[in-house]
Amino acid sequence: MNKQRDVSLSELQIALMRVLWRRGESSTADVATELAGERGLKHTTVATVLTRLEKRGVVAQRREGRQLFYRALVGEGDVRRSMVADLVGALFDGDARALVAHLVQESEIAPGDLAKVRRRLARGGQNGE
Amino acid sequence: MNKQRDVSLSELQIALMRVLWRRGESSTADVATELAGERGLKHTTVATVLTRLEKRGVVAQRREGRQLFYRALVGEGDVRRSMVADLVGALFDGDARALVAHLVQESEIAPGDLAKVRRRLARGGQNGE
DNA sequence: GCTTTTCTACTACACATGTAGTACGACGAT
DNA sequence: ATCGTCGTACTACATGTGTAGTAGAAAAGC
Repeated sequence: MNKQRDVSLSELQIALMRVLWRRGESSTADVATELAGERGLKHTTVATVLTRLEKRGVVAQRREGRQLFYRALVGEGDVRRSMVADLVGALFDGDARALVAHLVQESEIAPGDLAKVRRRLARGGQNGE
Repeated sequence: MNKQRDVSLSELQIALMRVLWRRGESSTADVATELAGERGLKHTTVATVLTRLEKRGVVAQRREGRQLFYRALVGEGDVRRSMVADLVGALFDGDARALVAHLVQESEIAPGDLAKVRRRLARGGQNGE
């Protein structure tokens, strides 16, 4: 496996990673362009964050001419696992069921969705709508 | 209601809050003592964190003699709501069902638990809005 | 070739957090 | 009264993060 312990990322970092997860290896400019729309980020900002992620070993960089291309070294699943576990540990006493109960109670999901999710997964359904 | 915006807390801050949620108003020493066991925190550290939480309006302090007593101003539910929403927003595209699917896939909960949770909630069922 | 645009590398800076140490005043013990 | 103790207020300092500006090299445009 390639589990590097605890991959907790900030919202912004996740946003950058999402671009990499979606488009695969991308240049700083690519990422910056994608995010320019939703967030008004200057592209030096994107470059900085990317550099830091590289330093942390979350992404790998490859140089091509004067440009840098980045590639995610951790999958979205890794981050989800890690962060969800942290949250459940800190706020739900490590009991994931309590989290589900919370979601239903807070109307984040309808009770019927639980059955739906279950059926979908039972059918070997992985992810990807 | 008393919904104050985003109440995102760090793991440590949550640990302190848990003490307040559990014991109600407590002195710095009380909180420090409770946490001394699990974490080796000096009690000035606890005092500092508590002060910062107060500054942020997450807890209220009351002075009694030279001692300070703290009381949580946000409930555990508020923090859960806020933080779960953040997580779902950042990592699951705002789709709570995806989070549930993740939990099941990662074996954080058994498929059968979904039904259990649902039944349990259906019974004592209360539902906001 | 000379100018303009692009990129990356550095530097900067404010704010949050984890983690204390220290100073000082109030308290309790003797 | 005195002295050690407790508790708070302040200060400190490293690290991570959000957000960029600037300098300097390289590539593209004319």
